[in-house]
Amino acid sequence: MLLEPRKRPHQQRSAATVDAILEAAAHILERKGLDALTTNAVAELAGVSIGSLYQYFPGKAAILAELIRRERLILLAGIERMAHASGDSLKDDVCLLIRIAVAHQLLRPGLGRALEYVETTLPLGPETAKLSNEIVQYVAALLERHGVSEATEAARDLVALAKGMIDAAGIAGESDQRLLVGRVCRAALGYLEYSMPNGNELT
Amino acid sequence: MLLEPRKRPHQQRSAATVDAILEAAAHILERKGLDALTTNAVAELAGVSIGSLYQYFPGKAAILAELIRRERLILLAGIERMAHASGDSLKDDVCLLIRIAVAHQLLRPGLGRALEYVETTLPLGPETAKLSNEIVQYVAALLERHGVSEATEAARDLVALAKGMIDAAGIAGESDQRLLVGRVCRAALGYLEYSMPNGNELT
DNA sequence: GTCTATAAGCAGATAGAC
DNA sequence: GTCTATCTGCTTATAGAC
Repeated sequence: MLLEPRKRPHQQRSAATVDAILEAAAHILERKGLDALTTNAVAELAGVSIGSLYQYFPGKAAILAELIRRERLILLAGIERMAHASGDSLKDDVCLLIRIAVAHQLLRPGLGRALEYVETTLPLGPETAKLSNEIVQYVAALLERHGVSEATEAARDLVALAKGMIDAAGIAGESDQRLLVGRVCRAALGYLEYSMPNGNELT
Repeated sequence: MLLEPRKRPHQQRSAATVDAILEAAAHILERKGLDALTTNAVAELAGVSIGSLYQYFPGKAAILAELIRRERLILLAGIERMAHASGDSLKDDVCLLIRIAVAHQLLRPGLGRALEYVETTLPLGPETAKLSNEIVQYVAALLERHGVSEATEAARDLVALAKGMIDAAGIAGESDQRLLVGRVCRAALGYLEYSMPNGNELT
């Protein structure tokens, strides 16, 4: 199975074509799900011929892999932009992260869920796996900075529970981000506080 | 799209055939994912001809729908069996629920995840939707009995966060149920406690 | 009731013209 | 670089024999 794009789009026109293909794939995934994601459908919606599509991607799997890569990069970029705003309150930092994650995932909830499932069945390249891990690592580093013990495990758990709650909200069609962020923060902070020795309050 | 089984298996032999088909489908979903789930593959693994398969199910979607229905019923049965053991400590009750959910989902983690995704793209019958809701309702009733406010919302959140954490554990290949249960309980109880007025400890 | 054989259609992928 | 045309193989689904 080929997962890499055939050519990295260094030229302007090519980049536009690749973008159109990926956007079309995302659009289909979002509204009709994995079943409907065929190379023909993608090419047609993208306004390019099937032949051109295969110029850039060796197959359907490669399109999905690149989509995953890009989504991860977007989220990671958001998180890293946050790094500068990182304060000295664990509570604020965690909630800021959650706000970013919620905003990201709720933009296109169906897309996120489909990609998450695909990710578990696709043998992803090491680069993409590293990308996903980087998010957890980032959270772990933040937790550690605030003196949370077992930071890596806690980071994995926080990411997982947030993902679960945000996905559920997406499925239910919740639109109020503020309420959702509040509830996810409650779960995350509750998790963190619950493990702490009594009297050791969050700052 | 036809979602209902063609005939409800009232006879013994028929029931065995239906079971074989569903078990084969589950097996394929678990190890190879949605893509590999074709009617031919299912029929072959089940040891019945493709013709027979279509005697019982009008299509692939119907097999998936029935699989979802059965999985839900199993989990619900586990939960209801628990009802009798329900004590007067919210903490114990919640953790018992989590123990049941973890045991259920970790039996066949890949199956659960695949079905969860399918569930969001398949136009399920009202009966199955009701089944999923019943689980949340059950948790909500339990929370309410213990005086938790906004019980329905809390139940939805707890189910969602548990699902997220358990799924992640399944993907990561975690095998120690006890550790996982502990962490999910921590998140759930943390969520519940975090909302309570200070000094109002869990019992 | 179950099987074999097969029809019909579609998906993935490529070759070759422009 | 992009398109059209096309091929191969697979999937769904049915018809009809036993």
